[in-house]
Amino acid sequence: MKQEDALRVSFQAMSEIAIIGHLADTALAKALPPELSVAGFGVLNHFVRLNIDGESPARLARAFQVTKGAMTYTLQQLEELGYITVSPDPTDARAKIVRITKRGRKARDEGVSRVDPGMKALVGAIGADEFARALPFLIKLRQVLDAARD
Amino acid sequence: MKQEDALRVSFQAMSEIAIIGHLADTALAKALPPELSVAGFGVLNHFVRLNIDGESPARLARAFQVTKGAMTYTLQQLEELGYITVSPDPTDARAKIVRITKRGRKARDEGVSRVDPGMKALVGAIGADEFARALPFLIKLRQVLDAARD
DNA sequence: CCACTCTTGTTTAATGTTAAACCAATAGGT
DNA sequence: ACCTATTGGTTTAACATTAAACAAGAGTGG
Repeated sequence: MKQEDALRVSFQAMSEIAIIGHLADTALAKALPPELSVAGFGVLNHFVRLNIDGESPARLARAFQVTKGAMTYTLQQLEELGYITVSPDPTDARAKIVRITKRGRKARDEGVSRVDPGMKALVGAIGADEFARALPFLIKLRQVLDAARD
Repeated sequence: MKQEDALRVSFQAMSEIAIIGHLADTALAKALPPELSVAGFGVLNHFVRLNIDGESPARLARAFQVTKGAMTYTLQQLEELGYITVSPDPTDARAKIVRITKRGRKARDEGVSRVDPGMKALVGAIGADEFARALPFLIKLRQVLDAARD
């Protein structure tokens, strides 16, 4: 493959990925109850999937690749909804510890159950093997981009 | 593959795609000159790549999967910068025709030249063949999501 | 111990997006 | 010809995000 073509194809692939990300985000936002943002759902899901019971806002911000300010905003919403608690970190007076509540777990499960049908339809239309085959490429791509970001 | 695994793998793939889209967007925004937004660059690029000389705002909005309001905003920026012209459509009094200007072409070329090094580095790190192999999957995925969106 | 430097979290203003309401014009059916 | 529905574009308010400045605490090398 000529370099020109390589660039063109790669550029198109990146464009498709950007569009897919956009469409998936929109679909997810529509599937979730209106009071729960995509970012908020992501945080709740993070706690459940990784079975974490306490995490600092700073670590969450890094995990989700958003600024600390954005995480402050998201956590304030979640706390108002009673889905998380935020308490001071006894070992570091600057820091806080975020924990998911029972209600937060319930909201997360409810969110998952709302997203599930769409996800199943998607897997049905595309084929699970296709997703599985693409996954290593996607992981590698994400890692390279992540490492390149200064 | 059990359905449970299929869902998990597919969900992870979608997550990776969302993150990649986010990282690519951020990197692109940083590479472009500050007065040119990612959305604005996308519009300029659209005209050049597809060799179009006139397109309505509504068609552009659909092509980029954004609302008409968002496209109005982007086009206003581009017009202020002198990168496009917007004129009434003689065949439809509701519509307008957007055209790229010489300065717009120059700004687009400048943008491409700023993005190119990063893109080349990415293709170098991942391999053009990997992008090419993933592209059909990505296109299909985008099409399915696009069709599913009501 | 002390002066830097780094880290944590919040706040503010600005940006770019959506959803919804709106107006004007077109298209289609009867 | 006329309703009616659809399409094109703008405007507004609300939202989620960034960047930048800030304050307070922690870590570190003299």
